[in-house]
Amino acid sequence: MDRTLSEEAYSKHLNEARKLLYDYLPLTDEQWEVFKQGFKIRKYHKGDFILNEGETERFLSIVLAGCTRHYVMVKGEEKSFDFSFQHEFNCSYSSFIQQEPSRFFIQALEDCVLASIHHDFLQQLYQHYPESNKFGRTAVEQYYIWREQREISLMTDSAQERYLRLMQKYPIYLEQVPLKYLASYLNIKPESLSRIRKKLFEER
Amino acid sequence: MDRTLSEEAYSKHLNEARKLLYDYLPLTDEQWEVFKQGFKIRKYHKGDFILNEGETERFLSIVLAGCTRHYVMVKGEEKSFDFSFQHEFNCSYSSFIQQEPSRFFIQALEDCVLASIHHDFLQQLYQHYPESNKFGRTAVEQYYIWREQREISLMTDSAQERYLRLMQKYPIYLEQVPLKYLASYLNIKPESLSRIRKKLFEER
DNA sequence: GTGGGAAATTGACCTATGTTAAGAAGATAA
DNA sequence: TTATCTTCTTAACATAGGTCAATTTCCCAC
Repeated sequence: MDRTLSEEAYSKHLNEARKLLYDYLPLTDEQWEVFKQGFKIRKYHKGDFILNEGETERFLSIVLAGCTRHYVMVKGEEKSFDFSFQHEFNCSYSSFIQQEPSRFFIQALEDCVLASIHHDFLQQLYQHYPESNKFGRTAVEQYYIWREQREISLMTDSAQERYLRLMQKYPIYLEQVPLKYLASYLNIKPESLSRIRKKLFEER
Repeated sequence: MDRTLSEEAYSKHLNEARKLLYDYLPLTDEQWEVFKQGFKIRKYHKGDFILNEGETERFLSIVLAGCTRHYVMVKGEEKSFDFSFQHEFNCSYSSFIQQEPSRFFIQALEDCVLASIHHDFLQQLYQHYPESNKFGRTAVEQYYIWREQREISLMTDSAQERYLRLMQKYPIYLEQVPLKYLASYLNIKPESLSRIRKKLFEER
Protein backbone atom coordinates (compact mmCIF):
# COMPACT_ATOMS: atom_id res chain seq x y z
CA MET A 1 0.00 0.00 0.00
CA ASP A 2 1.40 3.32 -1.04
CA ARG A 3 0.93 6.07 1.52
CA THR A 4 3.30 8.52 -0.15
CA LEU A 5 0.57 10.90 -1.17
CA SER A 6 1.02 14.62 -1.05
CA GLU A 7 -1.31 16.49 1.30
CA GLU A 8 -2.91 17.97 -1.74
CA ALA A 9 -3.56 14.68 -3.53
CA TYR A 10 -4.88 13.18 -0.32
CA SER A 11 -7.30 15.99 0.19
CA LYS A 12 -8.45 15.80 -3.40
CA HIS A 13 -9.28 12.11 -2.98
CA LEU A 14 -11.21 12.84 0.18
CA ASN A 15 -13.31 15.46 -1.51
CA GLU A 16 -14.12 13.08 -4.28
CA ALA A 17 -15.28 10.56 -1.70
CA ARG A 18 -17.47 13.16 -0.08
CA LYS A 19 -19.17 13.89 -3.36
CA LEU A 20 -19.81 10.23 -4.07
CA LEU A 21 -21.23 9.73 -0.60
CA TYR A 22 -23.57 12.64 -0.93
CA ASP A 23 -26.57 10.57 -2.04
CA TYR A 24 -26.32 8.46 1.05
CA LEU A 25 -25.13 11.06 3.47
CA PRO A 26 -25.38 14.76 2.65
CA LEU A 27 -23.09 16.33 5.20
CA THR A 28 -22.61 19.97 6.11
CA ASP A 29 -19.05 21.28 5.98
CA GLU A 30 -18.97 21.07 9.73
CA GLN A 31 -20.14 17.46 9.81
CA TRP A 32 -17.68 16.58 7.10
CA GLU A 33 -14.81 17.82 9.23
CA VAL A 34 -15.74 15.14 11.75
CA PHE A 35 -16.50 12.51 9.21
CA LYS A 36 -13.38 12.81 7.18
CA GLN A 37 -11.23 11.96 10.19
CA GLY A 38 -12.46 8.42 9.75
CA PHE A 39 -11.34 8.14 6.16
CA LYS A 40 -8.15 6.66 4.90
CA ILE A 41 -6.95 6.74 1.31
CA ARG A 42 -5.51 3.38 0.30
CA LYS A 43 -3.70 2.58 -2.93
CA TYR A 44 -3.10 -0.85 -4.44
CA HIS A 45 -1.37 -2.25 -7.48
CA LYS A 46 -2.97 -4.61 -9.94
CA GLY A 47 -3.05 -8.08 -8.45
CA ASP A 48 -2.62 -6.92 -4.84
CA PHE A 49 -4.89 -8.46 -2.24
CA ILE A 50 -7.04 -5.86 -0.55
CA LEU A 51 -8.50 -8.48 1.75
CA ASN A 52 -7.63 -12.12 2.32
CA GLU A 53 -9.94 -14.95 3.25
CA GLY A 54 -9.90 -15.32 7.03
CA GLU A 55 -9.11 -11.66 7.66
CA THR A 56 -11.82 -9.52 9.15
CA GLU A 57 -12.99 -6.67 6.96
CA ARG A 58 -12.38 -3.42 8.83
CA PHE A 59 -13.21 -1.02 6.03
CA LEU A 60 -16.15 0.09 4.03
CA SER A 61 -14.55 1.63 0.95
CA ILE A 62 -15.42 3.65 -2.07
CA VAL A 63 -13.52 2.87 -5.24
CA LEU A 64 -12.10 6.17 -6.47
CA ALA A 65 -10.11 4.51 -9.26
CA GLY A 66 -9.60 0.99 -10.60
CA CYS A 67 -11.74 -2.03 -9.88
CA THR A 68 -11.73 -5.05 -7.62
CA ARG A 69 -12.81 -8.68 -7.71
CA HIS A 70 -14.41 -10.54 -4.80
CA TYR A 71 -14.15 -14.30 -4.81
CA VAL A 72 -14.48 -17.37 -2.64
CA MET A 73 -12.18 -20.38 -2.79
CA VAL A 74 -14.25 -23.57 -2.86
CA LYS A 75 -12.91 -27.06 -3.49
CA GLY A 76 -9.72 -25.59 -4.87
CA GLU A 77 -11.56 -23.33 -7.25
CA GLU A 78 -12.02 -19.57 -7.32
CA LYS A 79 -15.63 -18.45 -7.61
CA SER A 80 -16.03 -14.80 -8.54
CA PHE A 81 -18.86 -13.40 -6.52
CA ASP A 82 -18.75 -9.69 -7.19
CA PHE A 83 -16.78 -6.82 -8.66
CA SER A 84 -16.51 -3.22 -7.52
CA PHE A 85 -15.98 -0.65 -10.23
CA GLN A 86 -15.08 3.00 -10.02
CA HIS A 87 -17.39 5.01 -7.75
CA GLU A 88 -18.94 1.91 -6.23
CA PHE A 89 -18.63 0.57 -2.70
CA ASN A 90 -16.09 -2.12 -2.00
CA CYS A 91 -16.44 -4.27 1.08
CA SER A 92 -16.69 -7.85 2.26
CA TYR A 93 -20.04 -6.97 3.79
CA SER A 94 -20.83 -10.04 5.85
CA SER A 95 -17.43 -9.88 7.43
CA PHE A 96 -17.74 -6.16 7.99
CA ILE A 97 -21.22 -6.40 9.48
CA GLN A 98 -20.38 -9.26 11.80
CA GLN A 99 -16.72 -8.37 12.31
CA GLU A 100 -15.90 -12.00 11.68
CA PRO A 101 -13.37 -13.55 9.29
CA SER A 102 -14.20 -13.06 5.63
CA ARG A 103 -14.96 -15.96 3.32
CA PHE A 104 -13.94 -13.74 0.44
CA PHE A 105 -10.72 -12.61 -1.10
CA ILE A 106 -10.76 -9.13 -2.55
CA GLN A 107 -8.15 -8.47 -5.19
CA ALA A 108 -7.28 -5.39 -7.26
CA LEU A 109 -8.07 -6.08 -10.93
CA GLU A 110 -6.32 -2.85 -11.82
CA ASP A 111 -4.32 -0.28 -9.88
CA CYS A 112 -6.76 1.03 -7.31
CA VAL A 113 -7.42 4.00 -5.09
CA LEU A 114 -9.90 3.43 -2.26
CA ALA A 115 -11.38 5.84 0.25
CA SER A 116 -12.04 3.70 3.30
CA ILE A 117 -13.98 4.25 6.52
CA HIS A 118 -12.92 2.15 9.45
CA HIS A 119 -15.57 -0.02 11.07
CA ASP A 120 -14.97 1.30 14.57
CA PHE A 121 -15.21 4.86 13.39
CA LEU A 122 -18.51 4.12 11.74
CA GLN A 123 -19.81 2.52 14.94
CA GLN A 124 -18.86 5.59 16.94
CA LEU A 125 -20.54 7.70 14.36
CA TYR A 126 -23.70 5.62 14.66
CA GLN A 127 -23.64 6.14 18.39
CA HIS A 128 -22.89 9.83 18.50
CA TYR A 129 -24.94 10.78 15.47
CA PRO A 130 -27.90 8.40 15.35
CA GLU A 131 -29.00 9.82 12.00
CA SER A 132 -25.85 8.36 10.48
CA ASN A 133 -27.44 4.94 10.90
CA LYS A 134 -29.37 5.98 7.87
CA PHE A 135 -26.15 5.92 5.91
CA GLY A 136 -25.38 2.35 6.96
CA ARG A 137 -28.95 1.31 6.40
CA THR A 138 -29.19 2.76 2.90
CA ALA A 139 -25.84 1.32 1.84
CA VAL A 140 -26.83 -2.21 2.87
CA GLU A 141 -30.27 -1.78 1.35
CA GLN A 142 -28.79 -0.92 -2.02
CA TYR A 143 -26.38 -3.80 -1.89
CA TYR A 144 -29.15 -6.11 -0.80
CA ILE A 145 -31.21 -5.27 -3.88
CA TRP A 146 -28.24 -5.97 -6.09
CA ARG A 147 -27.70 -9.38 -4.55
CA GLU A 148 -31.36 -10.29 -4.81
CA GLN A 149 -31.42 -9.53 -8.52
CA ARG A 150 -28.36 -11.61 -9.04
CA GLU A 151 -29.78 -14.53 -7.10
CA ILE A 152 -32.96 -14.48 -9.18
CA SER A 153 -30.86 -14.38 -12.32
CA LEU A 154 -28.81 -17.38 -11.14
CA MET A 155 -32.02 -19.27 -10.44
CA THR A 156 -34.01 -18.45 -13.54
CA ASP A 157 -31.74 -17.59 -16.45
CA SER A 158 -29.64 -19.87 -18.62
CA ALA A 159 -25.93 -19.11 -18.79
CA GLN A 160 -26.45 -17.46 -22.17
CA GLU A 161 -29.23 -15.27 -20.83
CA ARG A 162 -27.11 -14.22 -17.88
CA TYR A 163 -24.30 -13.31 -20.23
CA LEU A 164 -26.51 -11.33 -22.59
CA ARG A 165 -28.29 -9.50 -19.81
CA LEU A 166 -25.05 -8.51 -18.11
CA MET A 167 -23.49 -7.31 -21.36
CA GLN A 168 -26.56 -5.29 -22.17
CA LYS A 169 -27.12 -3.68 -18.77
CA TYR A 170 -23.51 -3.44 -17.59
CA PRO A 171 -21.10 -3.57 -20.53
CA ILE A 172 -18.38 -2.42 -18.17
CA TYR A 173 -18.01 -6.04 -17.09
CA LEU A 174 -16.90 -7.07 -20.56
CA GLU A 175 -14.61 -4.07 -20.80
CA GLN A 176 -12.85 -4.46 -17.48
CA VAL A 177 -13.09 -8.09 -16.42
CA PRO A 178 -11.01 -10.93 -17.95
CA LEU A 179 -13.26 -13.60 -19.45
CA LYS A 180 -12.19 -16.30 -17.04
CA TYR A 181 -13.42 -14.23 -14.11
CA LEU A 182 -16.54 -13.26 -15.98
CA ALA A 183 -17.28 -16.94 -16.66
CA SER A 184 -16.91 -17.68 -12.98
CA TYR A 185 -19.21 -14.78 -12.10
CA LEU A 186 -21.80 -16.19 -14.52
CA ASN A 187 -21.31 -19.51 -12.75
CA ILE A 188 -19.93 -21.40 -15.74
CA LYS A 189 -16.49 -22.52 -16.95
CA PRO A 190 -14.40 -20.41 -19.34
CA GLU A 191 -14.86 -23.12 -22.00
CA SER A 192 -18.63 -22.74 -21.76
CA LEU A 193 -18.42 -18.98 -22.01
CA SER A 194 -16.30 -19.36 -25.13
CA ARG A 195 -18.90 -21.66 -26.64
CA ILE A 196 -21.70 -19.21 -25.84
CA ARG A 197 -19.79 -16.29 -27.28
CA LYS A 198 -18.98 -18.23 -30.42
CA LYS A 199 -22.59 -19.28 -30.89
CA LEU A 200 -23.84 -15.72 -30.42
CA PHE A 201 -21.25 -14.47 -32.87
CA GLU A 202 -22.20 -17.01 -35.52
CA GLU A 203 -25.91 -16.33 -35.11
CA ARG A 204 -25.72 -12.68 -36.04
CA MET B 1 -57.88 -11.32 6.54
CA ASP B 2 -59.60 -11.86 9.84
CA ARG B 3 -59.72 -8.79 12.05
CA THR B 4 -62.20 -10.23 14.50
CA LEU B 5 -59.72 -10.45 17.31
CA SER B 6 -60.61 -9.71 20.88
CA GLU B 7 -58.74 -6.79 22.46
CA GLU B 8 -57.04 -9.28 24.68
CA ALA B 9 -55.83 -11.57 21.90
CA TYR B 10 -54.66 -8.56 19.93
CA SER B 11 -52.67 -7.25 22.80
CA LYS B 12 -51.15 -10.66 23.44
CA HIS B 13 -49.94 -10.82 19.86
CA LEU B 14 -48.43 -7.36 20.12
CA ASN B 15 -46.48 -8.28 23.23
CA GLU B 16 -45.14 -11.33 21.52
CA ALA B 17 -43.95 -9.14 18.66
CA ARG B 18 -42.26 -6.81 21.09
CA LYS B 19 -40.34 -9.68 22.63
CA LEU B 20 -39.19 -10.96 19.26
CA LEU B 21 -38.08 -7.52 18.22
CA TYR B 22 -36.09 -7.01 21.35
CA ASP B 23 -32.77 -8.10 19.85
CA TYR B 24 -33.08 -5.52 17.14
CA LEU B 25 -34.79 -2.82 19.07
CA PRO B 26 -34.91 -2.90 22.86
CA LEU B 27 -37.62 -0.40 23.66
CA THR B 28 -38.61 1.12 26.98
CA ASP B 29 -42.27 0.81 27.94
CA GLU B 30 -42.69 4.41 26.99
CA GLN B 31 -41.12 3.94 23.57
CA TRP B 32 -43.16 0.83 23.01
CA GLU B 33 -46.37 2.81 23.52
CA VAL B 34 -45.39 4.87 20.49
CA PHE B 35 -44.07 1.99 18.50
CA LYS B 36 -46.99 -0.32 18.88
CA GLN B 37 -49.30 2.20 17.26
CA GLY B 38 -47.62 1.27 14.01
CA PHE B 39 -48.34 -2.42 14.33
CA LYS B 40 -51.17 -4.31 12.82
CA ILE B 41 -52.00 -7.95 13.50
CA ARG B 42 -52.92 -9.74 10.29
CA LYS B 43 -54.30 -13.26 9.96
CA TYR B 44 -54.32 -15.44 6.86
CA HIS B 45 -55.54 -18.87 5.91
CA LYS B 46 -53.43 -21.51 4.27
CA GLY B 47 -53.08 -20.71 0.60
CA ASP B 48 -54.01 -17.02 0.97
CA PHE B 49 -51.85 -14.51 -0.83
CA ILE B 50 -50.21 -12.10 1.58
CA LEU B 51 -48.66 -10.17 -1.28
CA ASN B 52 -49.15 -10.40 -5.03
CA GLU B 53 -46.61 -9.74 -7.74
CA GLY B 54 -46.99 -6.12 -8.86
CA GLU B 55 -48.27 -4.93 -5.48
CA THR B 56 -46.01 -2.73 -3.42
CA GLU B 57 -44.99 -4.21 -0.09
CA ARG B 58 -46.18 -1.84 2.63
CA PHE B 59 -45.37 -4.03 5.63
CA LEU B 60 -42.38 -5.42 7.40
CA SER B 61 -43.85 -8.32 9.34
CA ILE B 62 -42.92 -10.79 12.02
CA VAL B 63 -44.41 -14.25 11.70
CA LEU B 64 -46.09 -15.00 15.01
CA ALA B 65 -47.59 -18.27 13.73
CA GLY B 66 -47.51 -20.29 10.52
CA CYS B 67 -45.10 -19.90 7.65
CA THR B 68 -44.96 -18.26 4.25
CA ARG B 69 -43.45 -18.90 0.85
CA HIS B 70 -41.93 -16.21 -1.37
CA TYR B 71 -41.73 -16.96 -5.07
CA VAL B 72 -41.24 -15.37 -8.46
CA MET B 73 -43.11 -16.37 -11.59
CA VAL B 74 -40.67 -16.76 -14.48
CA LYS B 75 -41.51 -18.19 -17.90
CA GLY B 76 -44.70 -19.65 -16.53
CA GLU B 77 -42.91 -21.33 -13.66
CA GLU B 78 -42.91 -20.66 -9.92
CA LYS B 79 -39.46 -20.28 -8.41
CA SER B 80 -39.44 -20.45 -4.62
CA PHE B 81 -37.01 -17.86 -3.37
CA ASP B 82 -37.51 -17.85 0.36
CA PHE B 83 -39.65 -18.99 3.26
CA SER B 84 -40.48 -17.24 6.51
CA PHE B 85 -41.04 -19.46 9.51
CA GLN B 86 -42.40 -18.69 12.93
CA HIS B 87 -40.59 -15.82 14.68
CA GLU B 88 -38.82 -14.73 11.51
CA PHE B 89 -39.34 -11.58 9.47
CA ASN B 90 -41.58 -11.72 6.44
CA CYS B 91 -41.27 -9.08 3.77
CA SER B 92 -40.72 -8.56 0.08
CA TYR B 93 -37.67 -6.49 0.97
CA SER B 94 -36.72 -4.95 -2.34
CA SER B 95 -40.26 -3.81 -2.87
CA PHE B 96 -40.46 -2.52 0.69
CA ILE B 97 -37.15 -0.68 0.50
CA GLN B 98 -37.86 0.94 -2.83
CA GLN B 99 -41.63 1.13 -2.44
CA GLU B 100 -41.94 -0.24 -5.93
CA PRO B 101 -44.00 -3.18 -7.24
CA SER B 102 -42.87 -6.55 -5.93
CA ARG B 103 -41.54 -9.24 -8.23
CA PHE B 104 -42.53 -11.77 -5.59
CA PHE B 105 -45.70 -13.45 -4.50
CA ILE B 106 -45.94 -14.21 -0.82
CA GLN B 107 -48.32 -16.98 0.09
CA ALA B 108 -49.35 -18.53 3.40
CA LEU B 109 -48.12 -22.13 3.55
CA GLU B 110 -50.16 -22.60 6.71
CA ASP B 111 -52.64 -20.49 8.61
CA CYS B 112 -50.65 -17.43 9.62
CA VAL B 113 -50.57 -14.63 12.15
CA LEU B 114 -48.35 -11.70 11.28
CA ALA B 115 -47.42 -8.62 13.28
CA SER B 116 -46.81 -5.96 10.64
CA ILE B 117 -45.30 -2.48 10.75
CA HIS B 118 -46.38 -0.14 8.00
CA HIS B 119 -43.67 1.36 5.83
CA ASP B 120 -44.77 4.94 6.35
CA PHE B 121 -44.84 4.49 10.09
CA LEU B 122 -41.32 3.15 10.02
CA GLN B 123 -40.17 6.12 7.95
CA GLN B 124 -41.69 8.55 10.45
CA LEU B 125 -40.02 6.63 13.20
CA TYR B 126 -36.68 6.92 11.41
CA GLN B 127 -37.18 10.65 11.16
CA HIS B 128 -38.38 11.35 14.66
CA TYR B 129 -36.17 8.84 16.40
CA PRO B 130 -32.94 8.64 14.40
CA GLU B 131 -31.69 5.77 16.55
CA SER B 132 -34.48 3.63 15.13
CA ASN B 133 -32.54 3.58 11.85
CA LYS B 134 -30.46 1.06 13.66
CA PHE B 135 -33.44 -1.25 13.69
CA GLY B 136 -33.88 -1.00 9.92
CA ARG B 137 -30.17 -1.31 9.37
CA THR B 138 -29.75 -4.41 11.51
CA ALA B 139 -32.77 -6.13 10.01
CA VAL B 140 -31.49 -5.70 6.46
CA GLU B 141 -27.97 -6.66 7.53
CA GLN B 142 -29.18 -9.96 8.91
CA TYR B 143 -31.22 -10.67 5.83
CA TYR B 144 -28.31 -9.70 3.63
CA ILE B 145 -26.07 -12.28 5.28
CA TRP B 146 -28.69 -14.94 4.74
CA ARG B 147 -28.97 -14.14 1.05
CA GLU B 148 -25.23 -14.10 0.59
CA GLN B 149 -24.87 -17.56 2.07
CA ARG B 150 -27.59 -18.85 -0.16
CA GLU B 151 -26.03 -17.31 -3.25
CA ILE B 152 -22.68 -18.94 -2.48
CA SER B 153 -24.46 -22.24 -1.98
CA LEU B 154 -26.23 -21.90 -5.35
CA MET B 155 -22.89 -21.17 -6.99
CA THR B 156 -20.71 -23.79 -5.38
CA ASP B 157 -22.76 -26.76 -4.18
CA SER B 158 -24.35 -29.55 -6.18
CA ALA B 159 -28.09 -30.04 -5.78
CA GLN B 160 -27.43 -32.96 -3.44
CA GLU B 161 -25.08 -30.90 -1.29
CA ARG B 162 -27.61 -28.09 -1.07
CA TYR B 163 -30.26 -30.55 -0.01
CA LEU B 164 -28.09 -32.20 2.63
CA ARG B 165 -26.83 -28.94 4.04
CA LEU B 166 -30.33 -27.51 4.33
CA MET B 167 -31.68 -30.64 6.00
CA GLN B 168 -28.82 -30.66 8.44
CA LYS B 169 -28.83 -26.99 9.38
CA TYR B 170 -32.52 -26.24 9.03
CA PRO B 171 -34.59 -29.44 9.24
CA ILE B 172 -37.66 -27.23 9.61
CA TYR B 173 -37.68 -26.92 5.83
CA LEU B 174 -38.32 -30.62 5.40
CA GLU B 175 -40.92 -30.57 8.13
CA GLN B 176 -42.94 -27.63 6.92
CA VAL B 177 -42.35 -27.25 3.19
CA PRO B 178 -43.90 -29.52 0.52
CA LEU B 179 -41.19 -31.18 -1.56
CA LYS B 180 -42.17 -29.49 -4.80
CA TYR B 181 -41.50 -26.09 -3.23
CA LEU B 182 -38.36 -27.35 -1.59
CA ALA B 183 -37.11 -28.60 -4.97
CA SER B 184 -37.76 -25.20 -6.47
CA TYR B 185 -35.92 -23.53 -3.58
CA LEU B 186 -32.95 -25.83 -4.21
CA ASN B 187 -33.21 -24.79 -7.84
CA ILE B 188 -34.03 -28.22 -9.23
CA LYS B 189 -37.16 -30.04 -10.45
CA PRO B 190 -39.26 -32.23 -8.13
CA GLU B 191 -38.20 -35.27 -10.17
CA SER B 192 -34.55 -34.51 -9.47
CA LEU B 193 -35.18 -34.05 -5.77
CA SER B 194 -36.91 -37.43 -5.74
CA ARG B 195 -33.91 -39.04 -7.40
CA ILE B 196 -31.54 -37.43 -4.90
CA ARG B 197 -33.63 -38.53 -1.95
CA LYS B 198 -33.89 -42.06 -3.32
CA LYS B 199 -30.15 -42.26 -3.85
CA LEU B 200 -29.41 -40.99 -0.35
CA PHE B 201 -31.90 -43.46 1.09
CA GLU B 202 -30.37 -46.40 -0.76
CA GLU B 203 -26.84 -45.43 0.25
CA ARG B 204 -27.42 -45.64 3.95
C1' DG C 1 -64.47 -44.28 4.82
C1' DT C 2 -64.00 -43.28 -0.06
C1' DG C 3 -63.22 -40.97 -4.46
C1' DG C 4 -60.90 -37.49 -6.94
C1' DG C 5 -57.15 -34.41 -7.47
C1' DA C 6 -52.60 -32.99 -6.17
C1' DA C 7 -47.95 -34.46 -4.82
C1' DA C 8 -44.36 -37.59 -5.12
C1' DT C 9 -41.87 -41.23 -7.42
C1' DT C 10 -39.85 -43.83 -11.18
C1' DG C 11 -37.84 -44.78 -15.67
C1' DA C 12 -36.31 -43.64 -20.47
C1' DC C 13 -34.41 -40.36 -22.87
C1' DC C 14 -32.39 -35.46 -23.80
C1' DT C 15 -29.53 -31.26 -23.28
C1' DA C 16 -26.65 -27.79 -21.25
C1' DT C 17 -22.68 -27.48 -19.10
C1' DG C 18 -18.47 -29.79 -17.24
C1' DT C 19 -14.03 -32.21 -18.30
C1' DT C 20 -9.94 -33.05 -20.58
C1' DA C 21 -6.61 -32.03 -23.77
C1' DA C 22 -4.60 -29.44 -27.36
C1' DG C 23 -3.47 -25.44 -29.85
C1' DA C 24 -3.91 -20.22 -30.83
C1' DA C 25 -3.75 -15.72 -29.31
C1' DG C 26 -2.38 -12.26 -25.97
C1' DA C 27 0.30 -10.38 -22.36
C1' DT C 28 4.69 -9.63 -19.83
C1' DA C 29 9.34 -9.59 -18.71
C1' DA C 30 14.14 -10.00 -20.04
C1' DT D 1 12.28 -8.40 -30.03
C1' DT D 2 11.99 -12.72 -28.43
C1' DA D 3 10.77 -16.16 -25.01
C1' DT D 4 7.55 -17.51 -21.74
C1' DC D 5 3.47 -17.70 -19.40
C1' DT D 6 -1.31 -16.92 -19.14
C1' DT D 7 -5.75 -16.52 -21.25
C1' DC D 8 -8.83 -17.87 -24.65
C1' DT D 9 -10.71 -21.05 -27.97
C1' DT D 10 -11.96 -25.46 -29.98
C1' DA D 11 -13.26 -30.25 -30.12
C1' DA D 12 -14.54 -34.90 -28.26
C1' DC D 13 -16.53 -36.98 -24.71
C1' DA D 14 -18.90 -37.33 -19.83
C1' DT D 15 -22.51 -36.21 -16.56
C1' DA D 16 -25.92 -33.74 -13.62
C1' DG D 17 -30.07 -32.40 -14.00
C1' DG D 18 -34.22 -31.55 -17.19
C1' DT D 19 -38.26 -33.44 -19.81
C1' DC D 20 -41.97 -36.41 -20.60
C1' DA D 21 -44.99 -39.97 -19.39
C1' DA D 22 -46.76 -43.42 -16.39
C1' DT D 23 -47.74 -44.93 -11.76
C1' DT D 24 -48.24 -44.69 -6.89
C1' DT D 25 -49.09 -42.29 -2.70
C1' DC D 26 -51.07 -38.91 -0.11
C1' DC D 27 -54.66 -35.64 1.18
C1' DC D 28 -58.91 -33.66 1.91
C1' DA D 29 -63.77 -32.90 0.85
C1' DC D 30 -67.79 -35.24 0.69
